Amino acid sequence: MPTEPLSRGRIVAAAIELIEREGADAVSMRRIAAELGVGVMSLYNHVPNKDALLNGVAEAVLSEIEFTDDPDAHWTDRVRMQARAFRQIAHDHPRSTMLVVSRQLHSTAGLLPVERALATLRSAGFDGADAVRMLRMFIAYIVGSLLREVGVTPTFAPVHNRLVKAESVDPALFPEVSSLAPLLDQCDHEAEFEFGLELLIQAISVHTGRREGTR
Amino acid sequence: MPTEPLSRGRIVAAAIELIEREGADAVSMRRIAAELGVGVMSLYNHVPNKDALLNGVAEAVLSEIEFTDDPDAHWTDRVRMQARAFRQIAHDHPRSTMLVVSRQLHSTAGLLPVERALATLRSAGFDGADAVRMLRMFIAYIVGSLLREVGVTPTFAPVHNRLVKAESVDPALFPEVSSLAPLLDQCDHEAEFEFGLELLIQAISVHTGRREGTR
DNA sequence: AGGCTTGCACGTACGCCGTACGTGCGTCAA
DNA sequence: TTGACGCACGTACGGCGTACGTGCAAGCCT
Repeated sequence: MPTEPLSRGRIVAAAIELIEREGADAVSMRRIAAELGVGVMSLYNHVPNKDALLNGVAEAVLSEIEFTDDPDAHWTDRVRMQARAFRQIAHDHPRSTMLVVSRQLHSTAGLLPVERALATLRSAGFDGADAVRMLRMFIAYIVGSLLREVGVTPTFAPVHNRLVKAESVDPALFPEVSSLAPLLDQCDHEAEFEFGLELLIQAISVHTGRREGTR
Repeated sequence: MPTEPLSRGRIVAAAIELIEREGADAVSMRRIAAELGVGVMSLYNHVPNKDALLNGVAEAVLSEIEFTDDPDAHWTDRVRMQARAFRQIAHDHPRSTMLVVSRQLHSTAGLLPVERALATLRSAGFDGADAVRMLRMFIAYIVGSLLREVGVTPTFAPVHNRLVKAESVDPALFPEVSSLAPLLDQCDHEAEFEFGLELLIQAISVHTGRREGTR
């Protein structure tokens, strides 16, 4: 059986598959090689080092997201769509999300979402400085939301049990946390995401509205 | 010279000092032991394992932040103050920030900021569900902002070569990124943080205003 | 055809890592 | 005095990233 030749693409794919199956901590060069049925050092013929490999993973995940941008739609809808497209990462590759978010890429895959967002904001009437500001604000919110969703951040609600168990919190010290424990323990990630997204979009709509109307 | 006896506190302090001096990647049990002039295994008399030690680091950093809360101030000011207090982490312990943010603690240090924030939001007139929603939104924004501020990569480069170098971006592929490169390359973190913070506060002020006035 | 370069898979080895386990010493209670 | 205990420490094991060398097959030049 002439196994398909090793390649950067196959290595990256194996890494992604491994991360999603066993978590980011399980990733090692030896593990990936074993997964592919090759020797460890063979990987280095296609990837300079582990760091570059992880960049490749981030890039691959990022380039999978589908931006269906309708240039004729209202700019607020375009922003909504782009934000949701980005959030898809948390669904499609939850355990790789941290990697994607914590590596800034200056490659095409990394720049494309930025380019689209800036274009949309400029089309909404923001000047360059404002567009950059808005973009940074959205990125901060989205990144923070994704990290909560995939469980990196103080999330108050992994799907099950126990971040804040009502009985484990002293009501005298933390009355609010204690009484709101049922609410803190559950989280509809999509609803939470949409809530903040709407809030931000409405807030910045007012800014353009002051100057030139909603469109 | 009777060196001060080893203790969990001294170990955690050494870890923090090491992280800030050489970055989170430099942290290893051997390195910390060397820093303290003790054998590696001595650490395990005071800390069960590395993970718990890192939790201790996060906890220590978190408990250093100063919440100067004035219960008589307008709730919007109290929210502002709490958000800024949290951002201080990025100033005081930039290279530990990722650690603090990526470990959820159910200890006092971790719950205190949550308790305060919830109390403030409730005092603003939000019901429990809304308070939790607002809190999650603020946390997402703040976490995202801090991660941008500290550079999200292990190596904390000063202020240079941040996102994009103008000459390395193809203007045909990325017209907006290219033309806005000067703006993307620099970032006044405090101003950016305040901008989004104001936007969020104003946005949620409207929500309470609809029901019961600004106060 | 014969020789040479090149590309790639692979094994070995080094210096790190976290930590399980055992040992020895100082102190303090009985 | 003796026993237990707390704590510093050494050794050792399995796993990590990767530098380096080796060998083999395919393609290129005369």
